[in-house]
Amino acid sequence: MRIGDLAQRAGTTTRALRFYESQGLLMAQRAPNGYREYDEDDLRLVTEIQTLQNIGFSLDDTRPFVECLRSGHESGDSCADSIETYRRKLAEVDGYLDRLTAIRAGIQTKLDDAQARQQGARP
Amino acid sequence: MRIGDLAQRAGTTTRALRFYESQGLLMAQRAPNGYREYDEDDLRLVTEIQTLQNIGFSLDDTRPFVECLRSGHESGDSCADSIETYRRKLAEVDGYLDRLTAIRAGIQTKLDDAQARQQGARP
DNA sequence: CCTTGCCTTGACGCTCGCGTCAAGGATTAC
DNA sequence: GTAATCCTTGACGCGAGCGTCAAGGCAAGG
Repeated sequence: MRIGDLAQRAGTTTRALRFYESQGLLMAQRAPNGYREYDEDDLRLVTEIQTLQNIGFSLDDTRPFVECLRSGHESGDSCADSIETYRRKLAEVDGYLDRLTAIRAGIQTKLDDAQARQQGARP
Repeated sequence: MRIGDLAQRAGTTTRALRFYESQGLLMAQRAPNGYREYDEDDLRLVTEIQTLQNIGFSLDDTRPFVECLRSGHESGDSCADSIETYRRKLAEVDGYLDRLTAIRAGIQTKLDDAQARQQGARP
């Protein structure tokens, strides 16, 4: 299939697919006229990228999964690098959660203080 | 004091201060030679901006606090707009927390699944 | 007078993941 | 034949918050 078809089937745009290619994530066969040609494996690859993007992975983070798929594995996370990326991301997310929790507490405290002052100032 | 002094005392850079000015957050008097001149109130203003930035507020979010200070209030969160911004930010942070928690669970599940497959594949 | 170190404005660079023209070639539908 | 719809590469835009030159003015020390 051609790039427009793949984009439609994957629910994305041709621009995104070309961008993935520029990042070395997606390689296409070329037809004699220069058009990119994709197969079902490429669709699975794009789907994998999208799934990971949706859970906050950067494009670069999806690389191990994509290479895992390309090396013949049945799923993108059947390789050590992918597992390692999962772990790294988990730790990253935990860090964000800690920071956000602390920030939430800080804002809440500031809000409470400000309201207490407002109350105290009122006669 | 001049911009370099203010930057040093606030622990930031002259570039940041000029940027705040370009965003309408910080106004400076001008000396006859064109140099910016700041006073202690400006330092407090910059400090307020930094405090809010540290808890994830965008520069734009700090605007109500800055204007509250400039309108003569003793603290930046003594105005209704600031309180409202606190609330908005709290809700925003809660949204991030929800999303992150869901994402964390998703990654954990994927990791568990992948490891289970790895185990199952091993004889 | 010369150097050093402050200050001025202006403008481009950076990250990320594409969106959005632009200019042109290929294919398909009528 | 020709209009509409694909495809190609290339290049700029965006948003946030500055960093980093560039080119020059002003002030102070020796």
